[in-house]
Order: sequence, then C-alpha cells, then structure tokens
Amino acid sequence: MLELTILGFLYEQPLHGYELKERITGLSGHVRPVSDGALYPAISRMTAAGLLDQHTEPGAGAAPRRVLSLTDAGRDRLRERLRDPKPVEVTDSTRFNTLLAFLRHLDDPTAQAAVLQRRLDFLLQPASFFYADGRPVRLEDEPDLFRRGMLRVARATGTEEKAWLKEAIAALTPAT
Amino acid sequence: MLELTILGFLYEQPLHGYELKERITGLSGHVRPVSDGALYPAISRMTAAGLLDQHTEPGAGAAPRRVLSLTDAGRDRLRERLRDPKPVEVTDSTRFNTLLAFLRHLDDPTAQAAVLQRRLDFLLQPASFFYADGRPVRLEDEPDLFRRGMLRVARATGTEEKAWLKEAIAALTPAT
DNA sequence: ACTAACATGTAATCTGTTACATGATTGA
DNA sequence: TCAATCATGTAACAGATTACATGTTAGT
Repeated sequence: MLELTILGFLYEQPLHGYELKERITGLSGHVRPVSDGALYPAISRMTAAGLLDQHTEPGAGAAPRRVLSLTDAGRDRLRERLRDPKPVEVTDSTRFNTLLAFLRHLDDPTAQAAVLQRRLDFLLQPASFFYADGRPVRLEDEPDLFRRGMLRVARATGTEEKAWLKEAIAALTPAT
Repeated sequence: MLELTILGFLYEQPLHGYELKERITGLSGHVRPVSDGALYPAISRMTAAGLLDQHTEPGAGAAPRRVLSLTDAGRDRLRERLRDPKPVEVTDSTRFNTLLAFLRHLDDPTAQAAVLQRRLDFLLQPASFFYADGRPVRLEDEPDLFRRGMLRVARATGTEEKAWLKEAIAALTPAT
C-alpha cells in the first residue's frame, strides 16, 4: 500500500523523500503515521525495480535532496494497480481509500466505474461482525453496548458509501 | 492485533485453533481474511510467552484438536491492552473496532469510558485527507470526484461515531 | 542553549502473506 | 469419485515498526 501511495503522489509531480512523507502524512498520517524506516527502504526498492528515477539537488540548508520521479514503468504500474486491485484492496476500507485517492489517474471512466462497482458489490453482500447460530446478529439484538456501537457506525458508513458509489458510477457511465 | 483478537475470544471460553479461526473470520474475515500462516504461529508464540494453555482432545474425524485457554497472565494481558491501548489502536478504525469488540471484558465502566473518550478526542480534532496551502480541503472545494467521495463518507462516519461515543460515555459515567 | 524543521538513512525485530504439506470424514 | 469441512502445521518472503544514527539551519 505504501508503494501505491508513492506511485500516486509521484504521478502528479516529482518530489523528494521528505515532501513525499508530508503528502503521505496528510493523506493517512493522522490514522497511521508513516515511518522513515518504511519510506526510505520502499523508495530504494522501487528505484531498484525501475519504477523510480532519482536525481540529487542541494537541500534547503540540510542534507541534499533525492528528487524522485516516475519512470514509464512506474506510471504503468500505477495504472495496473488502480485498474486491477487485489481483493483485499477492495474490501479493506483503509486500502480502498488509498485507491480512491488516486483513481483519477486512471483516465478511463469505464475502468474507474468498474473499480467502484467492485466495492459496491462487496458492500451489497450481507455482512456483519458477529454471528449467533450462524446468522448475523442484528443491531437490535446485540446485547453488548460496544458491539452495538460498532454495528451502528458500520451501518451509517455503509449507507452513505453505497449511496455515493451508485451516484458516482452513474456519473461515470455514459447514458445509453 | 491478531494477538488481541485471540485473547478476546479465549477470554470468553476455551477454543481450539480451528474454532478460533471461525470466530476471527466472523469478526473481520469479510474485510481481511485470516491465514493459517498467521494464526498458528501466533498461537505458538503466545503459548511460549505463557499467555495460553493447551490441551489435546480428539478431533471430529480430523486431526486432534489443540484446545486453547487463557492463563492468568493471558487474562491480565487482555485487560492491560484494553485499558491502555497504543495510539494507533485508537486512531485506526480497524484496530479500534477490534478493541470495541472486546471492551466489555474490561469490567470497569470508568476505564471503558476513558477508552471511548480517547477515540472521541481523536475524532474531534480537525482532520482531513488532503491539504492545499497547508489548510484542509473542504468537501465543497475538492474538485476530484473520488476524493469528494472519500470526504463525504468520512464525514458521515465521523458524525455517527461521535454521536454514539457521546451517548455511550454518558451511559457509562455515573450521574454526579 | 534548545527546539523544530529539514533531510536521509540502517539494523533488529516482529508480523503477516503466500505457498506448500498432510490427512480424515461426510455428503452429493 | 469429488468437493467441502475439519484440523494442523512449516518455509520463504515481504513489509512495517522501533530504535538508532547523523547533520544543518532558523527561530525563541
């Protein structure tokens, strides 16, 4: 996922590691901070894999900056990952959000709509957190205060997300 | 997190690995599946750490079952982790949900309310996914369809979760 | 004098994914 | 006979966290 985030931000413009960190922090840092120990090795890996180009510039009164930009392979990789996300990237909200943040870079409305549709299909499946006798526990039947809270929040999120997905898919789909 | 989930389910009753897997799947499997390669090593680690006891029972027409139960140290560990969660367990919704699923095992309403309050404090901070000129981008100003969706869903979730947290904290706090 | 922001990295450790590996019972 | 369910594990690899490590400039 960190790799996707790096590809996404660099798709827009070249950035050095520190700037990249600031962008990532803005996107998801309040929820889960980015660590240098994850970021810099990821940059090295991706450079070794031919996804990134680097060139050095003097820093603003600090260490020299390594300015990173996407190679053609890097741009291709981003589009592939957006077009064809792994199942867990569709089901896990945190990961799906990362996808959404950069989905505009997939400049094909039909493919964009297909990704949203995969998420919608997942959300439309009946699902719950808890099961009793094999059947999902409904909000009203859950005796535990905290689990009732989980279900209540999940229900509100689901309702809003499904509504948005339907609208967005309609907006992306050319009228027949 | 897997460790917390294991502690939480075993707090209620002894289970063997396979049953544990079913419970975990019920809780979070639709979002992110549990793999044997994570579960069984976690069980071994926790047993070695003195958190779990094991005893063997014949299986139902399959391999013999390893029935797991919490030791006193295991029960203590669960209560500590619930009472004093790490920052990321408060900020990351997925992890916070895991906490919520077992928070009832912390049988001290004041401590339970304190955990909910930490989450509420986090949600009350102004936060956003995207920044322009250092200021958070508001839903209305976001030009990108997909990012607008993220913000819209996040707003709905936040509203509902804050409302629930306030109610729950009030319910847990004895009238003064 | 100290702290924050700038700027980059490595090493130990932990945790998780994916694939491999085995084997019995039950029902279609 | 074949698939699903039951039941447990290991090994290779990938990825992340935490702590360590260094050094400058600007502001209080």
